[in-house]
Amino acid sequence: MRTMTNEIEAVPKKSIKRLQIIEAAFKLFTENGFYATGVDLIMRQANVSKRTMYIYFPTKNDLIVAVLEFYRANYEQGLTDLLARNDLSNREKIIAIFEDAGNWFENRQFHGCLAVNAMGEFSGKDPKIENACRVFKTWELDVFRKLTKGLPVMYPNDLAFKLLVLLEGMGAIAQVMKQPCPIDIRQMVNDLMDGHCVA
Amino acid sequence: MRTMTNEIEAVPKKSIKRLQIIEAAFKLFTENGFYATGVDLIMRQANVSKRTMYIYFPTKNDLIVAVLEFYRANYEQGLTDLLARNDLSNREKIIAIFEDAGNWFENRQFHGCLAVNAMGEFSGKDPKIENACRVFKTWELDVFRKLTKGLPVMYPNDLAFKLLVLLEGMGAIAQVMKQPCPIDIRQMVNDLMDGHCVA
DNA sequence: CGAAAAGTAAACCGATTAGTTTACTTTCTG
DNA sequence: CAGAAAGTAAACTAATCGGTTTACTTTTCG
Repeated sequence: MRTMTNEIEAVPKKSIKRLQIIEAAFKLFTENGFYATGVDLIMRQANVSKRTMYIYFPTKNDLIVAVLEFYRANYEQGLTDLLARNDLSNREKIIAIFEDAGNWFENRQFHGCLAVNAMGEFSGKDPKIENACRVFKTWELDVFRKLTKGLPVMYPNDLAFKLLVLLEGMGAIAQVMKQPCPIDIRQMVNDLMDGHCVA
Repeated sequence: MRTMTNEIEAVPKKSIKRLQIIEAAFKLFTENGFYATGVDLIMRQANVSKRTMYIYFPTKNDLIVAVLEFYRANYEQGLTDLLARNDLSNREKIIAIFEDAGNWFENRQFHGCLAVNAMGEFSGKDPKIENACRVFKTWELDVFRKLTKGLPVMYPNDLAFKLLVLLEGMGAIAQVMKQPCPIDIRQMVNDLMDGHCVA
């Protein structure tokens, strides 16, 4: 029974352990995959007892859902500074998103989009995880939509979708090929936007 | 010791069992993922004893590598007819590849590119599997390269890479979103090619 | 203070995992 | 035919899996 306290901290240490678990799981899931990562390893890396783990996350799949939402919130966090800048046009912000992503993809530690990887392992098996993956991609699309809507273009939603396709494609290829992208991605993004500009 | 027989069948029943195993494994890996699919289930679905399985494939990962090559050969097989047609220009063949892929992606049974899924589960864990995934994507890129080279365009290799990015992006999004692609992909492919056409 | 809440460590559960081995049968072929 | 090759079915291993339980300790807070 949750006491409706009017204190500042309605969630005290509780969320510290919770966050430890999620962060450790996020790292392990990213590096080694979901099925391949056992809960014993997660709890060891998180410095948390198994019992505590199962209080916060009754099943491993519940933890996976939480990790996917953490992944999204993390991504959003990293974008807020960029999106808040008013010295950049929306077009420049879009370009910046792709350049950031490009740098991330070229990192040796890049293991692909966690939501895509999760879908590969749980598609048709766990609706909650499937939903979390869709939420992630929907949010990504929404970021582009908000940006393209402020652009002097026709069909901004279509343009946003094309940008998402481009981003996903780069990521998937980078994950498999593990070599620097041979094409000028900035040019490609600009071409896409130019193609939608009002004549 | 293989007898160099001049008979018609240099590979008798041997490869029949092998193919049964690969085909069953391919279906199961595609639908349920790699780690989540146990070897017992594979052998049951293939109507093959466990011992036979382990003669053809000493480890599960060996089987996965074989399945990935099967996946590639299958894809190639399905493309040969299209690529052999001489009533179609290379530009039309490229468009046709994307339309075929689009139809595949919209299928409810689509579970993403097997090579990308494999990379998500084995990246940094098994070099042989990683290599098989790269071979697949390299081959895909090569298909586009052969087609763009016969096109009146500048930098055909760059164009081929862009086409691959587009194809991967569509696949990844389709896998997660499971809804029809809202944009005109034919138009997008044409725009890409037009952007490379000699002026 | 003192009790509830939140934590730990470790034993334990049944099921499942990849992989091995044994004993027997079928099929091909010189 | 005879024997090698290729097959089956099933028992078995040792490890690991997700998840539960028990006994005990720490922390929080009215």
